[in-house]
Amino acid sequence: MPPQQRERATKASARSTASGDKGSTRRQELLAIAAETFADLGYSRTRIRDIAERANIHNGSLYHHFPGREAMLDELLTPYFDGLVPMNERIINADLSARDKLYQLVRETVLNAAQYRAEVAILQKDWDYLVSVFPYVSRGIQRTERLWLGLFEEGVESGEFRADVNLKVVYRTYRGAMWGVSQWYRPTGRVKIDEIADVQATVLLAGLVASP
Amino acid sequence: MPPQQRERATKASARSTASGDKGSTRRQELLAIAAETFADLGYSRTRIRDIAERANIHNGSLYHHFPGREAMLDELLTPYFDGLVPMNERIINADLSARDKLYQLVRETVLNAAQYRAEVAILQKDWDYLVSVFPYVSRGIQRTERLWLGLFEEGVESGEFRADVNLKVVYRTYRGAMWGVSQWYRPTGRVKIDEIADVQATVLLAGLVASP
DNA sequence: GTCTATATCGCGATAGAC
DNA sequence: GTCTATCGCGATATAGAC
Repeated sequence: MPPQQRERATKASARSTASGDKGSTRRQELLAIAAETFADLGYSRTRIRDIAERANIHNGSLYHHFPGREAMLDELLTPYFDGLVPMNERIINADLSARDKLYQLVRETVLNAAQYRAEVAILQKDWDYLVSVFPYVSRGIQRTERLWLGLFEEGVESGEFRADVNLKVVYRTYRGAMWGVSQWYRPTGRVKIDEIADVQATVLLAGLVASP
Repeated sequence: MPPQQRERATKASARSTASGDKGSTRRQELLAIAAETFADLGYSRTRIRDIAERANIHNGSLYHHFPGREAMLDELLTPYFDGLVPMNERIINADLSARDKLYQLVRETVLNAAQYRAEVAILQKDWDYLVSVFPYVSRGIQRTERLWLGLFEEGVESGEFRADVNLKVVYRTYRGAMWGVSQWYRPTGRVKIDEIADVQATVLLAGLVASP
């Protein structure tokens, strides 16, 4: 197969949202279709015509709703990243042991990755591109990493977590496991997301708790 | 940015390897450059001209060595998948406890993912496409999954591993963690791959061993 | 708000000189 | 074995009728 056109400097003309209710249902519908298509094919392989086809609309009509393909991607990722850091902070600032906080954190992150399945899948498939185009992506990811590492250190100091492993490597290990869920979890499948969240919380927590 | 051309049915003309030493150093050099480019940008976003540019060569010249872009991808993935199942079988058939085998298996898989960093990164970024085009991809992945699940069951029966978790979910959790290494590990970085392999083996093993 | 039609241009691939 | 030049396709995006 062949690849893409060259970065055509995205004209981003402002014709769209002419009738642009930001909250119009049709708009949200199209955005959801775009999300699934991006997640399935990867952003770079998704043509504006693929989205149009799935939406039973002609390709030109999409430009009535959105300035272009990249704007759809942006509008899709923004809400996910808006909620990411607050979600992590809420749990980490709770009045719980480091152990209990980590359990909750893994659980909630997995549930979150399932709720935003398309977004997290895109994030992994098109990482370098997203980082280079949307500054809030690397910012959100880095702040999340620092929050987790802070919790790890808290647990090491309290003696709850083992002190003989490189914590950054542990975090990246966790992250790979949790993000990976977006690649293989299917909402219609037999395995429920709640079970996945529990298994991952159990398994990953066991890897870090100090042996007695 | 914009996406790709339509699947142009890859003419795959047989002009290449006209002078085609399969083992020519120049050829291997170009293939290595292609690998890094695919891994960085993702296959679909990599234009044949990107590879040519990094190789300080003009785009048409690449067709002297390879029939086309997809052939480079194929030639790149084949050796990885040729070695994958044998590597897993060698460890699983060893005369060790399930516990020790799992430790070795995680270690070797991580080292392997580092050695074939580009291939594993491409595998994750372009999963659906690869599966649809190269039959050996899903075959290799599925056989690997079955081998791991067999080892898990062996350990459960011997009482070494816990019996209260969905083993397939555990495997997918492990796989995400291990494959993820290819996305963030940098051979030139401070953290050595041997440390990563040990940490992952330790952490992931702890998640499955039965509590006393 | 969706359609038809088209402008514009980057892409993979090819041809042939050197 | 690498160069220059080019073909042909299909991608995003636009214009304007309905």
